[in-house]
Amino acid sequence: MEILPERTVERLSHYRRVLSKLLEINKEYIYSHEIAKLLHITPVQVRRDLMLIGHSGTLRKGYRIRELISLIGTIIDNPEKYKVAIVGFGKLGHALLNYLTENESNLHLVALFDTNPEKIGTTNNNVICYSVDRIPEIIKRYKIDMALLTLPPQFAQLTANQLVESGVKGIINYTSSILSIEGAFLEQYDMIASLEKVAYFTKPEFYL
Amino acid sequence: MEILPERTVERLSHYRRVLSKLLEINKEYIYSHEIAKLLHITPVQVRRDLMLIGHSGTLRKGYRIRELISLIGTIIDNPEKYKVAIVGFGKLGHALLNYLTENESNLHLVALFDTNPEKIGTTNNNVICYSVDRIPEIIKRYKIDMALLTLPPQFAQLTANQLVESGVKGIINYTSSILSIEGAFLEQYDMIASLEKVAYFTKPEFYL
DNA sequence: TAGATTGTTAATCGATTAACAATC
DNA sequence: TAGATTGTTAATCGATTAACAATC
Repeated sequence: MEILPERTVERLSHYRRVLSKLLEINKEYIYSHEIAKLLHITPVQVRRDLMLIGHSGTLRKGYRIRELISLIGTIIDNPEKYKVAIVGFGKLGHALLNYLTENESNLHLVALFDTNPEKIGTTNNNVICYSVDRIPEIIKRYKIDMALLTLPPQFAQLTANQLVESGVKGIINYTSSILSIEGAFLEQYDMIASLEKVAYFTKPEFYL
Repeated sequence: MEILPERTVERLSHYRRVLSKLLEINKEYIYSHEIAKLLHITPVQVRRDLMLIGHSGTLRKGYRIRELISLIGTIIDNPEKYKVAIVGFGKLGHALLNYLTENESNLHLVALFDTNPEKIGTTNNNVICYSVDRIPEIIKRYKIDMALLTLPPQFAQLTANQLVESGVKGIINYTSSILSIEGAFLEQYDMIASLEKVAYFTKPEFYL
């Protein structure tokens, strides 16, 4: 299959989540405009996304929910679960831990890392917190695929380099430090920029 | 001034942050390619962004850092500080509180809201945590502009409605619930979708 | 049948990048 | 002067939306 647009992948994740809820209440088929309404997007966009992943609906009946969920799974999931580590077990790291353990997903949280001796060695939601010194060892031993960076920004680049050298293939950088990465997919999420952006568009002169 | 593209606004936030650091070490002028290198973007993009905000550099000398920082401020900041509330004082809410108090910015955190009686009435980094029952009252009293939603997803839509009715003009929704908002700027940040997206692009068949 | 719906191509929109003129 | 840099327009790219054919 061709590589999908980033936005389509994000929406597939959304589709799966809302469809799973509908399956629980025994809905079997759904129209593109129903999905669109749930996500506040257009029906065309839904149909186009489904076209891209090669899913066919039934005219006048819509899409079979169970089938669609399982197709999305074969496309965005790995045959094996992705193994994930959280580097920096502060408040944000803890929030991510909760997200990952509360939400059923194809991601398997395998390790936490921190520098604080009081945290190192503890078990949190069944996941052990290791010293950051052991990053290369643990990443290689458990073949960890993805890392979430929630550590102080000044250590972000160095740690990212270590992670990639040890075999990590995807990184989400939640620190305010801007990283340069070779050989892995990088997603930056900058909370401050996001806050300042919303503040800008909140200005009174932009009200419609 | 014309309304700026979203991406430009985000980058302006980045420019300001890195330039402020350079000012501290007494750098006076900077070239577009230097800024570009720091942010891993192209020099053209930098120049175009600066063109959009009407900033002029000096040929062969570059841009005056102090001037540029202050111009960015007049564009993305408000004359008065934006007043911000965090709704849902869990781990993520706490992480955001730390971000906002550690980073000097034009955002002024005014209130926290939660349902937990043990949290209500406490003061955290000088900010009081109120009961969510008091949202309309407190939002109006302090004229809060922006709200960050970090509460359980099932309450997100209802709370967002209350916030907008009480005068909030910008919302960042960190819950996995997809919201529909009228009369305010809305930014969704869906951690699960973000994780699943990175997982998808982490797949071995996409390595270059 | 008429109306509703899927599936797909073409047009549009927003953002980035290429090209290049101006000039110190 | 030649080379480096800014500033700006035009071209390109990626994503969304419009238009519409197919068909139940």
